[in-house]
Amino acid sequence: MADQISLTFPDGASREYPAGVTAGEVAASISNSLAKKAISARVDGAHWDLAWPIDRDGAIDIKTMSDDAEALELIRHDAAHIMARAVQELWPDVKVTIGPVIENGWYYDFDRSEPFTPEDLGAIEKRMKEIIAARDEVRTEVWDRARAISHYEQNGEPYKVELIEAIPGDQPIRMYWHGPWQDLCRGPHFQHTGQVPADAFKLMRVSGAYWRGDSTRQQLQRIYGVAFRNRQDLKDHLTFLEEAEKRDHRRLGREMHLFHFQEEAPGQIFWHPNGWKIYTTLQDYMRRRQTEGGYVEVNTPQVVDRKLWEASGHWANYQEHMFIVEVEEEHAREKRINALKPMNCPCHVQVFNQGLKSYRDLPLRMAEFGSCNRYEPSGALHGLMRVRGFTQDDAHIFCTEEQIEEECAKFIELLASVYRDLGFERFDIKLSTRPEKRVGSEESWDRVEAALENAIKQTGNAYEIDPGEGAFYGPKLDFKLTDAIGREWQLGTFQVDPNLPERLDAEYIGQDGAKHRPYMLHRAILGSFERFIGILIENYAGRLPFWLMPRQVVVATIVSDADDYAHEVVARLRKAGLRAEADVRNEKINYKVREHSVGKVPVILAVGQREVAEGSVNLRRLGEKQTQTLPLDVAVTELAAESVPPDLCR
RNA sequence: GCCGCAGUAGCUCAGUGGUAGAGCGCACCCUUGGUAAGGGUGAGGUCGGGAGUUCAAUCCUCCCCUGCGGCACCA
Repeated sequence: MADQISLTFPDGASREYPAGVTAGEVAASISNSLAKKAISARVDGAHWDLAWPIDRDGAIDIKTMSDDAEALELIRHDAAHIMARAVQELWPDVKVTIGPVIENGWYYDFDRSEPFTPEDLGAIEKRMKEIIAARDEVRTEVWDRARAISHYEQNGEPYKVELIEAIPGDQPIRMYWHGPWQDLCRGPHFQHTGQVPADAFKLMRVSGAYWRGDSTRQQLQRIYGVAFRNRQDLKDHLTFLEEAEKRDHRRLGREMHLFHFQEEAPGQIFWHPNGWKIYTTLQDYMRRRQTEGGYVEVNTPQVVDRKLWEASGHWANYQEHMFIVEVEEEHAREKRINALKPMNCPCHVQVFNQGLKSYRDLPLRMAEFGSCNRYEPSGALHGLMRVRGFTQDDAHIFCTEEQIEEECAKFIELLASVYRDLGFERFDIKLSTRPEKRVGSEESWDRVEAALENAIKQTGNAYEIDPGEGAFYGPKLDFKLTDAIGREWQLGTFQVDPNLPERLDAEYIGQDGAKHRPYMLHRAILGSFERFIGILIENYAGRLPFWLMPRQVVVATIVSDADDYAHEVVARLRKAGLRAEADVRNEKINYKVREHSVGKVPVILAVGQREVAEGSVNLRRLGEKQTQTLPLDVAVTELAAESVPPDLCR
């Protein structure tokens, strides 16, 4: 090792230092003020503790509290350690495990026989604030592996022993102290506990979590916290959470009378008239788009004999997720075991298999709004987002290997256009390639993966590759979209499958007169109508695009003398294809406006004596204070034009 | 499925070992009011289900169901 090293600063200047100089010493060599402000450094891009020595030439960039990424990383990471220390000081028998930084905060997993209560969280928070106020020094040492293991064995911390054993041999075992409290940690950290803002963190919740994410292992207790640089950022975050809660589709679904759930059918939706209107409008739209895209629509059975599921492989691999249906023995005239279909693909192959298919029939794009039932684990159920009964906008394209690329490109174009129509401009594509356990030749994987990749390039979309994440039989694309508040949802999918046609013996007669196996492309754009509607509701906070709104117009009377006219207006609107209702209740216009505004009705037409007399309506749009009086004919024409679905006004 | 928490009127929630209350909503009456809550009266509950403790359970205990927050799952 050289005695002197050369460090380059962000401005391009470089200076010589003795090898082993710490990042903190480098900061001090520049200026007193930088030494005071410094919290960490980037050394050749790696986040570097001020206390760590540098023994090679490289680029160094000293970081301060005004550097977002580094400051938040340290705040959250140190908060995690301070919390773990607080917990062990309050309950010395608790065993510590891991505590990483996550989005907006951190968590730390503990092994403790008693559950943490909300009061415990308060006590922990209080203790954390004391630790922060104490401004205890943070220091670090690199330990010998054997010493670290024996240390934790003696201290009764088996999880730490396991962690150390999992650290690759070429990596140092680093210990950190926050005051008297010690933890295994790769760092970096602050210089003292007082650098964590005491008024900008909050313990959020406690929940269960498995050690190492493995459901066969010990269940631990996880405490989640959020932390920011200052009190205002924390407040903003908490406000954001409240806002997100206001657009929770379960809440809006109730408020807008869209659907409900009840005990007798967990994970299954009771759609109300308003919600079902959204559903059918969306379905009509998808049907038009797919017909336009050259799909044919089919419909296949819900209840299917286990023989088909055995043939498809679902009975062996998916049975725990299937609803098994048997007829009571005393009524049954035949001995059969059926299952509700969890997927449509095997049924679609049955349709394909009827009659001899020619290569001229390919590609055959077979769509179904297929109702599926899956016995999802109880803990997975979540409003419309995760249900046990749902309908996919499913389709299977039967084609030759040569046709995959074009079909894939066409699919991406269709999907992008649908997402745009529904108000989502941005989506990301992930290409999952061959996994370790797979079937099929390397050559065919090469060709099919290339086909998907070329198809994406053709469409000009960006994508990323997720190596090894494909299905055992073929690669796939996943499409994720980002909603109005930045959350990501995985919706669309495109999977290449030579396996199921093989299992279910699908074939076509090729140009050569011989039988061939088609490929089957599984694809969906929305995923399921249920989930997609949930996402739409949250994305728009209930204010869906006009053409999707279940109640588009309410005609509200100001005086009861206008009741007849209101009904006439509603009739005119309905005739023009609009979804309109009259509100002739004995209430003041203020009351009606408020109620329908809260109910997110996009347009309120107020009618009173004046409107009756002149055959007009007074139009008010949701969220606007201004109203506008215009002739009934004009209003009807205008609103009718607005309610045309996007694909029909191109 | 696992850990924790919860379940009282349609909704949001208060409450007590002696079979229940508010606000909103709903019904009826008065009011005919011009753009985000006019007034009055009234109806409405096996306090999630089952067992146990008790003279007595909505309240305490146990089991189950459902929901919520995570975890695991989403071939």
